[in-house]
Amino acid sequence: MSQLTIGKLADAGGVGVETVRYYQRRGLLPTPERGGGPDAGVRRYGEEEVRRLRFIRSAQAAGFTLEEIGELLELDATDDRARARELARARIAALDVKIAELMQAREGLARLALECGSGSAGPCPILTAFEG
Amino acid sequence: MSQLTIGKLADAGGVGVETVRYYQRRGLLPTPERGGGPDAGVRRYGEEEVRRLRFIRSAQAAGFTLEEIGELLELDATDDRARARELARARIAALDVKIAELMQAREGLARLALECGSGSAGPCPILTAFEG
DNA sequence: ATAGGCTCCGTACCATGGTACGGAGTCAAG
DNA sequence: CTTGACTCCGTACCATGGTACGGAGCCTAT
Repeated sequence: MSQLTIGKLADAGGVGVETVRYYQRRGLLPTPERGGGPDAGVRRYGEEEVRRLRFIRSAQAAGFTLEEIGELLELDATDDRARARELARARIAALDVKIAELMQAREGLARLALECGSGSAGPCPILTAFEG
Repeated sequence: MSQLTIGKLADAGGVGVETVRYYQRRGLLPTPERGGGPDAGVRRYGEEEVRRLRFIRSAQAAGFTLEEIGELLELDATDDRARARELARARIAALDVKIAELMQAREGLARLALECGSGSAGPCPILTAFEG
């Protein structure tokens, strides 16, 4: 199970090899020691790394920066619950704002699409799409 | 009314002067001619520019890139309703995806904040916060 | 008439999150 | 025993959306 090459790890996480290496440089993923056996020179990865990689992608989708994600991974290691909760709460608040903003933008666009309909009268209100 | 300097225009739009100049370079805002009178050398702006600037900010919040916003402003000038509707619809679809994603992320974080509560048992599930 | 504050302009720099390049080594199959 | 696919590594480059810098000129109030 613990026998993935960097390419397979990247595939498992849905990213490119270069991205994995970038995350390693940023300290978000470990760069395991190369074994001393016949395949010296090639690093191997396991489930743990796949989990971390997927976590990075999800946390990114949640709006965390790579730097914050680095902190979260640290917290996971040190089990600093208070700080973890703090970060989670802050991000939830930011998400709530962002979600509201996007929903409002959606309304503006829906109005635009509607009033710009081929059959409707008046000018296409592009510039005023987001007013109100 | 048509007597704003670039600094006032920037204030009205909630951005910095450099940002306005950047938008001008990108072709999103016009760079008016300087009058030939006593204040030759200083450009003046009016309501139209304020509206455009505010539109840019709103469209950005809706997830349009500056390049797309440039196209929208073009469309507003040429009154190309079909294309405008197309862009609006595409962005609405993207917004729906994004909103769903953010709401899912929010749930993961809420779970994290809850299960990481000081009083709860078990390990703080940071790495698995986004699973499911 | 002079100091502070704004404008104009080009060019350079920044952060974020990657992506590409080139040379070298290794490994497995044909 | 060579070909092709993959790895390793450093360094350079990219897109996006700005932000900063520095030397001008001009406007206004003191």
